[in-house]
Amino acid sequence: MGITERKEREKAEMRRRIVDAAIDMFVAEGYEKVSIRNIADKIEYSPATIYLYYKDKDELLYDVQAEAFQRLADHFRTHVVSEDPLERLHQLVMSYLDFAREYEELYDLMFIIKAPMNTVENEDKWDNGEDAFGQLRDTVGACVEKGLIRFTDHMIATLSVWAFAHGFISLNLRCRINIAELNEENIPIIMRQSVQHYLDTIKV
Amino acid sequence: MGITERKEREKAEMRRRIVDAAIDMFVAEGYEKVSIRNIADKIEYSPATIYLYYKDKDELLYDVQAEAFQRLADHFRTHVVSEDPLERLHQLVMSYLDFAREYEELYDLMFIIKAPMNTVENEDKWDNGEDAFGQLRDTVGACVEKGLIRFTDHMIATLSVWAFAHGFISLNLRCRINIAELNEENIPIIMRQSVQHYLDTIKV
DNA sequence: AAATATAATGAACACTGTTTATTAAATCCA
DNA sequence: TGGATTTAATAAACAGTGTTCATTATATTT
Repeated sequence: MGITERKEREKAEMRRRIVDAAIDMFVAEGYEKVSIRNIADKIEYSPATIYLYYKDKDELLYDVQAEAFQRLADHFRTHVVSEDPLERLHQLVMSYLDFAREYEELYDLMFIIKAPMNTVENEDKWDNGEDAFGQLRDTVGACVEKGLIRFTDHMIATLSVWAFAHGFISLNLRCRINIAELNEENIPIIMRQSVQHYLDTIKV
Repeated sequence: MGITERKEREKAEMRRRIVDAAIDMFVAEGYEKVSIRNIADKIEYSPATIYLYYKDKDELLYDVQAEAFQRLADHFRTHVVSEDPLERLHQLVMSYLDFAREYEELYDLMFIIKAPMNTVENEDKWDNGEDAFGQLRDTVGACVEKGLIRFTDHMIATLSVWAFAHGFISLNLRCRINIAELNEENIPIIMRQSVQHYLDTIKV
């Protein structure tokens, strides 16, 4: 009975088509401009059809987010290559900044906007970020373990590094850093200097 | 000719009424649930009337934001009272965390959501945050000046402290810190510990 | 080939921000 | 004071949103 298998495959293909269209539009035009109708237009189906494959927009965004987190994890795997833990940490944080700058709209979806993370309530809730976060945790963990940075608690160390980078990125993405009377060209420089300074400061 | 003056006063009063209604609804129900129609309902006017006093929703949100920033500045003035620069810095950062927790939706409007800061393009663009930011800058500045923290550049120091706190707050507000397999009760504790650790780390 | 199950859709609902033509009220001027 | 004029408020509409549902078209099964 290969029909049910084929149907399942077709269903998966359709979901892929929807997610691909959605993520393309996100990267190109940003969260605000992506509507169900736009996506439906792009894949040449009626808006109602999307609701045969996703129960609502949040469920779709959840898949888009999963894809985005996978790309971040891949980004890390490509750029975090050193054997030295401190060097690895440096590469990881800097490639995090790079990712945020290259894919602003994905970063937005992953870490800033409200939907869908706080609405989706299934058991494997955080599988999305697990991979990328795991790499951060392992890298920071190695530094703590070997006494290379001024932390004793793994979680505090990991969250601190993440929060520091995210704080700069999100204040910048939302144009709040400008409150400090900085012009736009200076911001990336100041950001890198600040992150560099932070990494220097936490070194033993 | 007191009529034009009275008219101006009435216009200002109407704007106040609109902003007050809006900010009340923000605090109570959050950004998502506040629509022009809701505000109009609350002040018992037609939606179209609001457009006689604000050219669009962004312009209204800008005023709401200004009010929110003023409240943060007042919050600082109340809680940042020590003469010792390091103690002041501690009080400021901790009261920032408090403010974010007590007025989540205001914090959202001020630092996280997209509108209206990146759309409003008038000259006195950042007057909104100037007061609160000024207090942060002065406090951090005093610490740098007296060689109490491991920074030489004032701006880097100020932005670093801010970004660190904001990073934790916003990751928490958007439920991203949960990626680290933490349950909700632990997060405020971990946040305070991390911030405390950070302030300890930057001390000379 | 007819009956049944599945897939896709057009049209509608309730909402959003915003604009415009119309009505009501206040002010001005003779 | 009474009529003309300016100002204020609104109802209704437009184009957009997410979402649902009855209806139609297409596969699959018998």
